[in-house]
Formats: sequence, structure tokens, C-alpha cells
Amino acid sequence: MSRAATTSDVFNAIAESRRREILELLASRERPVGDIVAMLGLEQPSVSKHLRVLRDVDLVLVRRDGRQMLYRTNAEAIRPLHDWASGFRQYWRHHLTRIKERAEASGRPRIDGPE
Amino acid sequence: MSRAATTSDVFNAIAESRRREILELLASRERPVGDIVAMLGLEQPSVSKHLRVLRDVDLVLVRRDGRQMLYRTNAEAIRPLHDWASGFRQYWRHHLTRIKERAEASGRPRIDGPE
DNA sequence: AATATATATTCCCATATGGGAATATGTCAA
DNA sequence: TTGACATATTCCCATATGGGAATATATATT
Repeated sequence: MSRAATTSDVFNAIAESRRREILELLASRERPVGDIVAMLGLEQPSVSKHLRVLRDVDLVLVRRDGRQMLYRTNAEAIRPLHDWASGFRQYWRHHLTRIKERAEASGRPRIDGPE
Repeated sequence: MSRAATTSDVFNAIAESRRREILELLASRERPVGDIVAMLGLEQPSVSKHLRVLRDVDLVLVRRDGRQMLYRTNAEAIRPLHDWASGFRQYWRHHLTRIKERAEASGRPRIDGPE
């Protein structure tokens, strides 16, 4: 097997930094493709291809307005990513904090149980 | 140019679901490679290769214990990902909810505080 | 209809996989 | 030293890019 498709899920889709930039641009307001091309300095076909990937995983929504296609970020689709990362928050506190907590709470059932 | 290397950054490294599973396993405690192989049902070389990628972007830390290599997740490295996704939180609330909140709570401190 | 404008798609190509198989490396035990 | 155990690395291969160039599609304008 080879690497998973960029359109297989949100995690793969945002692996590309250009696509993350596009999502940032389209988060606060919808914009036509041409604006993205101008703002990021990419080739138009390149932007269209990235948008296609983002659309396939529902990270952006589109609507037509005359000859323009107006894209905007579907922030809701980024949530799973945020939630996944949030699961690690409890572990990224500084060591000192963790040691302190452990000392203060000795006797308490294992915080860090098996599995 | 082709697709970016999985070791180019955290975003590319976690694009692979197997690697995300490994990070979850190693978040609460360090474990030898063999345990990961058994728990995820993957081939040993495959696990070693995934661990190599995770190491290259500092998503895991290692120490040797006899012939075993004990790996554990470096949660701190997942933070950039979480932070990036957090930037979109303000946009993923439902419209109705947002409108309602705005109407009811003008002036009230944020329910959904920072972090 | 003919032309211009805005996007999308297709083709080609160098590159980076991820899995399987085989092999190398490192460490402990007898 | 020899053998067993635990990991890591290398090779091979099918697949999926992402960028550039060329082309197709859709819509507005005259």
C-alpha cells in the first residue's frame, strides 16, 4: 500500500501547509478563487486543486456567484482535529506542575491507570 | 515537487492514522516497541518505521532499557496542532447558538474561556 | 454568436511514501 | 563466543501526490 490520499480525511487534507493557509484566509469570510491566488501568490490551477481536496473532505463550502466561485471555511470540520489534540492536553503540562500535583494528591487512586 | 515528507512537520506526521494510534498508546505511559506491535497488530518493522517518523518530528521520546527501547509521547509537540485548530473555534459555533448567546449575554465574560 | 473572464480538469513527472520480506544492529544469557 | 531476543534499516513496488503547462467548462458581455 502507499500513502493515504489527501482526501481520505481531514488529517491528511491539512497536512499541506498551503491548504492550511487557504483555510485561514477563508475562515472569516468567503472569497473568490482569484483572491486566494492573489493573496497567496500561487498559480490558479494549483489553488483550484487544493480547493478540490478541501471540498472533498468538507473543509470548505462553495457557492457560485456569476462566474465566480465563493469559498469559505467550514470550521466545524476542523473540530475533530481539535478534539483529537485536546486529548493530550492533560499531558503537556510542565513537569514541575505535574510533580507538584502528584505530591499533593498522593493516596488518590491512580491517575495514570493501565491502558 | 511532490508531496511533503511525513517528517517535515507534525501535521504531516500525524496524517497517518497508525501514527495517531501509536501516540495515543504512548501518551499515558512509556512502552516497548513489542507492546505496540501486539496492541495494534502491526508488523514490527512497520511500527519501527512509524516510530522513526514520530521521533524525527519529536512527537515521541525514547530511552533504552536493556534490549528494549521505551517510547513515550511528547505531548508538548502536539500543542502547535491544537493551537492551530483552536484558531477556528470562534467560527464553529452554530449560527443560532451564536446569535442567541450574543443576544442574551452582551457584556458577560466568556463562557468558553481561552485555552 | 463571438469573445473575455473565472475556474476546473487533465497530462506529465519527480518524489515520498507504507507495507512486506530480508537483513542488520544491539544487548542479554549461557 | 555463540545463540536468542528486541529493534532498526534496507530493498522493492504500487500508489498518490503537487507543480507546471495546456486545455476544458461555465458565465457574462457585446
